[in-house]
Amino acid sequence: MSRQHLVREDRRVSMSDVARLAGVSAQTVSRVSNGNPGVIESTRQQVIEAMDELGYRPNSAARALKRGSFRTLGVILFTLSTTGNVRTLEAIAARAAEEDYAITLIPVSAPTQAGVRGAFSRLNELAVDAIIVIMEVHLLDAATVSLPPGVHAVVVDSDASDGYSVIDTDQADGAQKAVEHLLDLGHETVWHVAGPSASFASERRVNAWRSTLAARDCVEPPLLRGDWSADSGYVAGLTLAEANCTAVFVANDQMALGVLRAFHEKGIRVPQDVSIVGFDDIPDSTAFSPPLTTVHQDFAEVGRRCVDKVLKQMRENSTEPGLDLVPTRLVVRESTARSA
Amino acid sequence: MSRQHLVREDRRVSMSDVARLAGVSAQTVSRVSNGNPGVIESTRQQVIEAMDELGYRPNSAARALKRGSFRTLGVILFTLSTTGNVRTLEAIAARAAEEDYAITLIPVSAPTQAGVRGAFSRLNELAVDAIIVIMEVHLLDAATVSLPPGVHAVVVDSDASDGYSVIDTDQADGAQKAVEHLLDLGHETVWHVAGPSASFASERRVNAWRSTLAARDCVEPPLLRGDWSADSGYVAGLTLAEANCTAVFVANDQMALGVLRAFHEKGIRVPQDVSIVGFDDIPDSTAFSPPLTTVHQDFAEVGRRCVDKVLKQMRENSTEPGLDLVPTRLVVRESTARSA
DNA sequence: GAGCTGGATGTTTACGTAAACATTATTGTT
DNA sequence: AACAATAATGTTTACGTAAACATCCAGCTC
Repeated sequence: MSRQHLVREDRRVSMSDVARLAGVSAQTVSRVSNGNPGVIESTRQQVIEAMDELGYRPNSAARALKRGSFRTLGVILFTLSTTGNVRTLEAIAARAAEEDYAITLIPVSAPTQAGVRGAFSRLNELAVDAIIVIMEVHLLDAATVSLPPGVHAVVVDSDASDGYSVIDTDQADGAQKAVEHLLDLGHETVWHVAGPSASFASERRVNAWRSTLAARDCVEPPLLRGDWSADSGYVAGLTLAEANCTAVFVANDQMALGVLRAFHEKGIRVPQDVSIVGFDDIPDSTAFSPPLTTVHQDFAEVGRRCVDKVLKQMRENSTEPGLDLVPTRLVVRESTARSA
Repeated sequence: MSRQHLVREDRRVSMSDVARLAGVSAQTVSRVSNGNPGVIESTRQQVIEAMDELGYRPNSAARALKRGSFRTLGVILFTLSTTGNVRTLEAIAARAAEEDYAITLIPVSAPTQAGVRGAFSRLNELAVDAIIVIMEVHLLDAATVSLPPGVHAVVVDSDASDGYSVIDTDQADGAQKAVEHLLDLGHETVWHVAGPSASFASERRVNAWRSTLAARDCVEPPLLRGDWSADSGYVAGLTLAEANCTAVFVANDQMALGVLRAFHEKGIRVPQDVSIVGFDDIPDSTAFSPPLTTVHQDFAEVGRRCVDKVLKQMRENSTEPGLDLVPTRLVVRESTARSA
């Protein structure tokens, strides 16, 4: 088809090309292109035909320049290898699409100050109207990294102190539910396999675990740490297998999978010998052996709120610092049982 | 700070504002902004100061309009809930960042023709220079969905017939390795738990399983199907537990997790009674009980090639239809053993 | 049929940037 | 000291679109 050929010509087809072919003015093409009124049907058809013939595609740069907006949100994140980030991102993209906004991904190359700074500096180049930051570590240091002024932003999973809007799962509440569930089953105390100390989310869960134990006058066992990975959970599990432990709260489901493997290997039965509660409620957790009792995080809701909040700020040209917590829900499956 | 206040003013700060404050021309500001030579150090400093003072941020719409490129790639995909998509996307984003390109996500609302068409039509509005399509199902029907003419594209995981560049993991080769590994261990035949029939990847693996069995004159057991989820693997596993089966090739690791659960429940030992091979090599698979023998997919390589290929096409203004296969690797862990 | 109304269409302009070209200042050479 | 040659900076213009304003013409009122 010569259409293909036409299109590959040096310069892209513009409104005036279409206008010339259709025998109308560029403005009329613009009106048709935007579905504006004031164009008689026969003219409209002519223009549409000319558009098809030339393979016209509006130039979004020019549009954005004229309109002052890209209808695009930037999402800064560290990694797509954690369930939470992915699910949140997915929800953000879905909600944004509903509002007719696109999502631009701004990956942070490495979880270092330099990496973060790099991502933020790239922000200046990017065609985004506002940004959502999904941060898992203490690297959003206001001293070194600051958002370009005038850019509206919402931050997920960080401290509320930055002066930006913050949205997060209610980590503390979720952890408390997990620990209380185990204590209510009659366990004397609850061990904890935490995530890395660099993660805010991890630290919140640790604190809640501590205070919940304290509130019930339970002895606090030594804290174990992993890096969120199943393998690190396995290592922690080997330690737990040696310990005199009947109940464990693991800071995410993947590490819980590792703990389960360690227990299987050592002949420790779950939940008969030890009860385990995870965190996240990843889809696979129903297929663990046994299916995992876990704290469900509503990532979809987090994502939705991010988009809603940042769009609201844009529309009202306001900033709304403050923390917005999304509740969790304990999902009881087969990895927990009454203490023997 | 009054800086904040300044910035929130009605109109965004432009080059000429900076130029006025710094007492230079707009062009000089442009030079500083782009790091171009021909600006004396003292002038540069003045300009930078003025930029900071006003909170200047280059307008990327105007830039893109001038340069004729957004330095942005669009990625169309169905879902972020499969490991493969996420890992591929991550690799794409990383490679794109290296090339100084950003990634715009174009989620497909629903895996239907209408959903796909919606995503593709939104393409016109979007500020992207080229696109990468990550498709898992037979919905990229050229009759209903066609890429805007003049837009360079690369497709992951689809048929090579569309006239576009296609990149994919070598599914057939991977499946063959899995089946041969099991046969080499002395198993008489190999069962297969497939993914949904709507998936190209799934069908390729099924075909390779069939032909590998045929090549060795093995009886072909009935085909079982899941939907990629661990739960569906569990259901298939319950069937397998009843069958007279010593070796299973499961089309992805998540379903393999479900099969493992079913076997645990039924007291079937892996690998003593039944050997299992998965596909994907997700990080968690090392923490299954037992750690899973599986076919490693090099998603990172797929992502890299996508970006490289689409950028090459853009630069050369060419189309290169054809299929580009990324090899797989069998990772032997503890879920497979010699037939009893 | 003159004057008016309003819908259809055309013309002008500005959005913010950067390439191309033009001008001015500075330095080195004879 | 006159003059290139070069470096630093300024001016003009175009990118493609859409708002604002201008024009034209058909159909209507009186």
